[in-house]
Amino acid sequence: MGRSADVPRAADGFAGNDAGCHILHVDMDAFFASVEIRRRPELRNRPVVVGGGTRGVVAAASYEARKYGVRSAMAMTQALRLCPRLTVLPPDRAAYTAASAAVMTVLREITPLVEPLSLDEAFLDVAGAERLHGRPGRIAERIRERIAADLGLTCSVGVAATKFVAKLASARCKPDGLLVVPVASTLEFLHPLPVTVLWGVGARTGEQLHRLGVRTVADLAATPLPALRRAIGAAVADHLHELAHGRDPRTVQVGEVEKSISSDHTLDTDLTAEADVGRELLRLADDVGRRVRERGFVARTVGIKIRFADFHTVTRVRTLPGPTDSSGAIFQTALQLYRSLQLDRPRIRLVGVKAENLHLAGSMPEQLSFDDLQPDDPAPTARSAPTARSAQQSPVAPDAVLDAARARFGGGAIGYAALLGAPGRNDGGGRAAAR
DNA sequence: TCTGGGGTCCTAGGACCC
DNA sequence: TCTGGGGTCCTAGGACCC
Repeated sequence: MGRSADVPRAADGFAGNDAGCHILHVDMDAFFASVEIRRRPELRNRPVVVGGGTRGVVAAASYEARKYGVRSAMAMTQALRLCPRLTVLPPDRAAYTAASAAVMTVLREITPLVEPLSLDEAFLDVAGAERLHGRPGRIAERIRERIAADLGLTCSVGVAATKFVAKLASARCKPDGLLVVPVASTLEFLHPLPVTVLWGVGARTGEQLHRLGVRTVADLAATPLPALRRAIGAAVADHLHELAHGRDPRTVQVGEVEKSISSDHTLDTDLTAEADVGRELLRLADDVGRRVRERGFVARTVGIKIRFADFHTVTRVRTLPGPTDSSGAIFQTALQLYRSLQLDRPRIRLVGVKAENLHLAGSMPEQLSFDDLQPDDPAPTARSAPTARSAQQSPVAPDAVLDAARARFGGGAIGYAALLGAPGRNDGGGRAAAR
């Protein structure tokens, strides 16, 4: 879903020798939008974006929409100004997850060495697949044909000797393209490109490099490492310097495990009351806990994220005495972290909950439950006393019960009665209970 | 223009232990 | 008088990616 500029296409020269180019980067074209259009054929050839909400941004834009200047991550209000007849569709994550799984299945029929980077892109190492499936360029063509014929979706494939060159190549043949960068042409391909296309150069680093007079990858390759390290930090400098010389030792990694699971939400209108924030924290903690359990994890660390109306953002994390997969324990910790901020009439735009320090459930000794955290609640003030008591009287339902009910009735079936009484009671209990 | 939601990785400072 | 150094864990913030 990247930006694509005018690019050398496969036909323009880099199509030749694919010997040694065993890394493929497969990148779906306008993925979320394409999945939507696939099931709504009447939207074909019309400007379509996925995204939304009153404060939303564009998550994916069809190529028709891009003709109007609409791009990913653009504010929806701006997208609509650029293209008033834009069709805006709400995201359907389940549909994209299913489509992604189908794509990954096609890729794994070529080789088990598939590393998904996100729902819509993956690296393949086809070194061992050539005997069975032919040369890398041929394999790339085959993948594109299969995904088009079987799934009704288009993708772009970059073929190179290293991961980052393959990724650059796929970005530069979009949409619906194929680009092989022969080993001997790697620097010829790389050096004229602007540094900002390198994986790891964003707005900040791009600006710092610009100040050093570094515009192209060739400039970067020619910059002495010490100066680079001073400007952008040692780790990033070393990494980028290697890339600029075409060197990237990273191999395709199979079976990467998640390191954190989070859920956050930008509210339609800013929140002020602790009751409202508490309700949001519960909803998010419940979602995070469910996903932690689904994947068979326990978490040792729980964090929150609060973004204020002025976009200033704070995070707080706490490492628990023991691991947990309990939504209740996650909620309780999140609420304590929120209270520790001691905010005075805040205007809160976004609330987030995160579980990190994840381990497989069987591998950790002893787990904390919701109840273990109760006595810990610092909540020393008079106003929070009823909170703790009511939480004990009507604790959050056992997670297994919630999960089973959800599986049976769907996600919305179980309400959040348990959470209330909690923060809401003190300032406007009527409103708090109304949902 | 007014800025989503899912992640990963790095830095830097402090606590604590040996 | 003050003075160590390394290792690990924890926390907060920020850059970056899709």
